[in-house]
Amino acid sequence: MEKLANQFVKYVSEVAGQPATWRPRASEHLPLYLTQQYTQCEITIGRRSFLGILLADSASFRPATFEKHLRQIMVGATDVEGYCLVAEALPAYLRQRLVERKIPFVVPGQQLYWPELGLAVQARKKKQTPVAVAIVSPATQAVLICALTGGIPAPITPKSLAEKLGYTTMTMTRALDEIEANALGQVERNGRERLLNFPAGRRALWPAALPYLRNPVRETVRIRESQLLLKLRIQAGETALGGLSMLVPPKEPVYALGAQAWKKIASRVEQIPVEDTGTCRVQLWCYPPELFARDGQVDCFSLYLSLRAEEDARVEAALEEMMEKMAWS
DNA sequence: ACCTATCTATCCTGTACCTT
DNA sequence: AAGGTACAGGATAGATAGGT
Repeated sequence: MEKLANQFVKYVSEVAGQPATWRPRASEHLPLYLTQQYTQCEITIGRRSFLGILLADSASFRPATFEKHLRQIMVGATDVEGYCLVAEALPAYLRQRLVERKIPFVVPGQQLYWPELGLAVQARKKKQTPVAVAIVSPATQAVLICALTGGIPAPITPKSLAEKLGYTTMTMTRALDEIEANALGQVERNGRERLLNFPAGRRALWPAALPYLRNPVRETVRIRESQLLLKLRIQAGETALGGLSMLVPPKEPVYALGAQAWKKIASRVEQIPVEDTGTCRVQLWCYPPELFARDGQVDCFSLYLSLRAEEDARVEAALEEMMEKMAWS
């Protein structure tokens, strides 16, 4: 708190061109849930005094909730002419919402928005520090699956990745950020170019990436098989596993479809509630399965991810059998 | 020309509030 | 209480613009 106070005084004095001060302030008249979330202080800028509201935890912060709390806090603050929210850090979308709601706030060193003072500044350039994520985005997962299936034998730029996988370079830039932040690959700079490669090889990538990968299946729908064009029938789920192991495939075939392909046909096909003769199940994937499909079947890494939560012992055994036999061929 | 910070569009989900 | 609806917030990725 001391540190934030010092940063605040320094930053606001600089930006406002007037001396700013900061003093702690008691807040015992407030209910516990408010004192836990916010710390109050007295701020003076030049001759004007304000109530400073320090945010304890920016992760759970919601502008709309804050406005509700604010009304309660301001009841006991008749001696100041206004208030200002102070936070150590706030994500861009929250700062944007605060501006929309005209809530004055200061993130020392980064941004100050304070209409009452006639001030609004934002740091020109922010050093971007890629943050490690728990689960990588679908686009990043597509890049990793591409690498696992041998599609990235040499260092590659975001641009050529975008061409290869059908995403924008922007999305591939973010994918490289995530891969770098989670140490799943090597990202090197060669002049202006940013190059991604996997020096440890794809066999080492699989166990490293596994904790960060998601089930590619977003949703499963049932339609008449005849309504799915032959070229869209990429076998997935237990149907694909049946073809790659000793598992007996289900009677009702399972296919995988990307979001775009589904969008094209969704309005024309009828969804069937229960299994019937001539029906099939279609998994709607969060990345296009056709990018990595071979011989009309989804890639075995995505297949593994789509079935790893399966409790059935036969499926589990078949998955292991498939990974041993197929993955690196 | 290429990379990336920021803005924007779109879709999805959870929640509060309303109706039945 | 159950179900419906509207809205805010969150996730994802495309578009734009500015920097090197």
